[in-house]
Amino acid sequence: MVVTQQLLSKFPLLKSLPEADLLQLAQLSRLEKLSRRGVIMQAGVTETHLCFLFEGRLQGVNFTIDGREVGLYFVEPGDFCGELGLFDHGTQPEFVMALSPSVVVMVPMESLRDIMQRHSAIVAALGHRVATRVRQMTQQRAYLGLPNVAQRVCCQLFDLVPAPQKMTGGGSGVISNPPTHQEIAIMLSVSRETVTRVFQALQQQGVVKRDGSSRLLITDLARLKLLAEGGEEF
Amino acid sequence: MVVTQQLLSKFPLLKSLPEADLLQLAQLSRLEKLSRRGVIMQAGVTETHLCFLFEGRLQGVNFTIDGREVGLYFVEPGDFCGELGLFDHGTQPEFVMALSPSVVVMVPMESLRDIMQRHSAIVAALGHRVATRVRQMTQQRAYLGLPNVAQRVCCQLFDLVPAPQKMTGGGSGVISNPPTHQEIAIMLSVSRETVTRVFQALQQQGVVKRDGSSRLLITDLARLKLLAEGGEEF
DNA sequence: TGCGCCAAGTGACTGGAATCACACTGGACA
DNA sequence: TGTCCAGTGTGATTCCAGTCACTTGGCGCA
Repeated sequence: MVVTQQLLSKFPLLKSLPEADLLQLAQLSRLEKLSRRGVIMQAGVTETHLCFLFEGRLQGVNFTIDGREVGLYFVEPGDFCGELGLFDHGTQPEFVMALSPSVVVMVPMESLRDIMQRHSAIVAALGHRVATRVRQMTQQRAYLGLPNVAQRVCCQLFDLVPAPQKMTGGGSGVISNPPTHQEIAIMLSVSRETVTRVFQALQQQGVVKRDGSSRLLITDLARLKLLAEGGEEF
Repeated sequence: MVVTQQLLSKFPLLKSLPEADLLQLAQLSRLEKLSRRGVIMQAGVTETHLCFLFEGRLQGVNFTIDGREVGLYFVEPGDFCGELGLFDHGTQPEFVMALSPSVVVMVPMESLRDIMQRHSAIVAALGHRVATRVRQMTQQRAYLGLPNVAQRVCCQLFDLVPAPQKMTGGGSGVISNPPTHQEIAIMLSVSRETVTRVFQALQQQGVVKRDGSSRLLITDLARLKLLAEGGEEF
């Protein structure tokens, strides 16, 4: 599959690059299609390419020693993953797999390192990116410290509400293409059944409402926040 | 308190810098003494200094919404913390506090950013550092996914054994200045009592042995590893 | 030497989440 | 339109780790 420089320039990280660089990168990159559950990054491996998501949705996952799946983060179109090796040639700490059929662009790290030397803006953007990731992981770690699992689920749910809707509010919000109960469960290390039960309770209380399978309405954002903060129990 | 360039050059991150830069940094830096439990970095705040640990020991900690302490990582002498803001002027995600009376050198980020522009080696070292941190957090996250808390404690314990001793082995190892049960407990989100009980079991089975309060002997590394991997139960 | 403090050790009790084993539902697809 | 399958919903049971309420131990310091 041929990758064009126009395609690459769609990605925020790369759009500031001069055409010549983009062209060269494009020639060295390849397009890949992933089916559901397809693995694009292997944990413990020195990956050679950065993975830009064009279409679909990815999730960073890991496995415990006893084989349980651990959910780490989602990757949305326009974003990328597998960047850690860029900094130190080290190994990829987690797997990245497709939650739905996806299209990704694989760009060789070697060329990107070369570009990093000449464009400090790229280095800065990557630094920003990894710093953000550390903040997210720290936040997520705090959720795992909550002994009340219902509260954990509410925290995660509140996290998933698009930031602008949390601000301006109006008291409600929408999560489009919400994760499945199972996907939420592994992010919080709780059982899938527990997530289902919490959602049932939230629906009964009129806090959330399902709208088909591709939209989840948060009908009472304030209440959800209260529950997430532990200011109220079911 | 006066900071000398000799002092700064003791830190691996800075030792490659030319004298002139070191001197300038030294003049802008300040020494600080921390008593036990003293806080040197605040979560949610845009910190203005990088914190180099000269003496003592620090721990990155966070708090859940319901006020529980969450342990994230340790900082040993020669190492530093609070580097995230260097990348993006963002906020510090976690608190850093002294586990024992400590001496730290606070170096202004503004000057370090200036130096980063001129010395790409520093940028590379910082990148390496934060990449390592993400790997550690990912690992730690996997431990939290283990439903068997005894196994969790064994994983953490095995982690604390100095790397060289794990390799060459001889089957035994030493952890000097081991964390208290409480400190281990908050890293794994288990109760302090549970950690104590696991340690009791490990001692009875001759896997570990206390040597005063400043040394913990691992008398059967292979067994500990087995327990950590879940290949054997108590 | 004794006091005070913090870490560690220990038993009893209990609540709550995992697990298991199902039934149900809705969308994709032949 | 029927089939299939992933996702969801739900009850019964079990058991494990948290919590509470102590005691014990060890170290520093007046």
